[in-house]
Amino acid sequence: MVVRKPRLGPDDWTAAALTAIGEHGLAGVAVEPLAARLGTTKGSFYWHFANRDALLEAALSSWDETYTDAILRTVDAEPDPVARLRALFVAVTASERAPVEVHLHAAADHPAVAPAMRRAVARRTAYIATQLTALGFDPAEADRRALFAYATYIGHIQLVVRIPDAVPQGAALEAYLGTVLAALLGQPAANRAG
Amino acid sequence: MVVRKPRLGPDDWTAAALTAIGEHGLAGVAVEPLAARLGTTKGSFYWHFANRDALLEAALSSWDETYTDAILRTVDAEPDPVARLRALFVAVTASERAPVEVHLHAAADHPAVAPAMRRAVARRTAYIATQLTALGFDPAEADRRALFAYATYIGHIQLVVRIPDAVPQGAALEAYLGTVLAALLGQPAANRAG
DNA sequence: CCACCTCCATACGGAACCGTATGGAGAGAC
DNA sequence: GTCTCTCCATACGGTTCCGTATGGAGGTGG
Repeated sequence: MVVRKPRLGPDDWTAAALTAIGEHGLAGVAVEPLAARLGTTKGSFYWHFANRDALLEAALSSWDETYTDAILRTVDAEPDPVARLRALFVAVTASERAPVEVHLHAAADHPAVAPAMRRAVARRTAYIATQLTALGFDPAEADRRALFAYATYIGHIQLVVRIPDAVPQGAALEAYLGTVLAALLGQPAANRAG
Repeated sequence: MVVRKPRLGPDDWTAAALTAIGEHGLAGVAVEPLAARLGTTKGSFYWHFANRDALLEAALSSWDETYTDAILRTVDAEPDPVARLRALFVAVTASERAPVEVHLHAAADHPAVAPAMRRAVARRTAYIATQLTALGFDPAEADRRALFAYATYIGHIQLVVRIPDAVPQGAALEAYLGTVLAALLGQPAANRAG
């Protein structure tokens, strides 16, 4: 049994860093533990990166592309605004994106993370607002509801990651998302007696 | 000028710990920095507490009372369900509670914090659901909308703390909360052309 | 006034990291 | 084969924190 020792490039470290963020948050981006997991030593890391912050920057840049650009490109292929919003909801809730998103938001006080978060919020809410405007909401109301939707999204993934027991699953989750989407679109409530 | 050296009790450490959580999260609850801030040394701390975790437990217990019990007691004095929900919204958004809430949620993977978070979510969503049921929603829909409201709350304070630029202020914030509350109550949207 | 009890200061050892220095090991150029 | 450049291993010093040990200051009861 030969122990392979493939040489590593910066991308290997960046990917490992993103994985670590999903598992242990920013604190997981620690050089020595990452080296151990990659089966190498700090010597390798400090060859490819100046320091820990440089690795963080690289990981955040990769996050930008994967977690915002790619999703919005995919969703935008849907035919109409409601379909796009629904696809967006499904894409961002029913996935393993949540841990990375949650941990990064939780680290937005870090000077390297804050700008990435601001970029993401701006781009995402702008996209939602565009869809709502296309649906007939006036611009100010569209902005409000876009922020509303985004806050709900943030809270949702937060609960999914931190307190999974609080979030329904399966059919109940479907019903829940139905209620949420209808409310965001300004449709009146159905299941109400009084 | 006499430098007073008042002797400290456990409560002083607990209060300092909660303050530190609001400022730097769980990582802020570190014995030596807290000692420095209190103008004393670790010797004092390890007299009053067995270890760092014991301090955390004490701080969380204090949090339970201040950040859930007290608020719900106050709000429940309002005359009707809508007034109670509105008062709840105002109470939890327009305050300096946010940092502690956000940082604690961000630390819900810690074994001592997780139960406290579960307790808080359960109690708070149950209270909201009770109000919604009183307004005529059937129980399942009330639960869905209670979770919806709570997710929105979590996301909101998260944004307020992490990315304040994304949240409107003043009159715009009022309008925003109006939209949110109306949507949660299942009222149809007004500012819509199509 | 002295013995005791509560509280705190100081010093120490240990763990987990970051970052630096330095000496190679391996592979391609020629 | 040997030179060189890329990449990695090892060892070291520095920082920040946890937890322990121990002695002593200062008020309090007898």
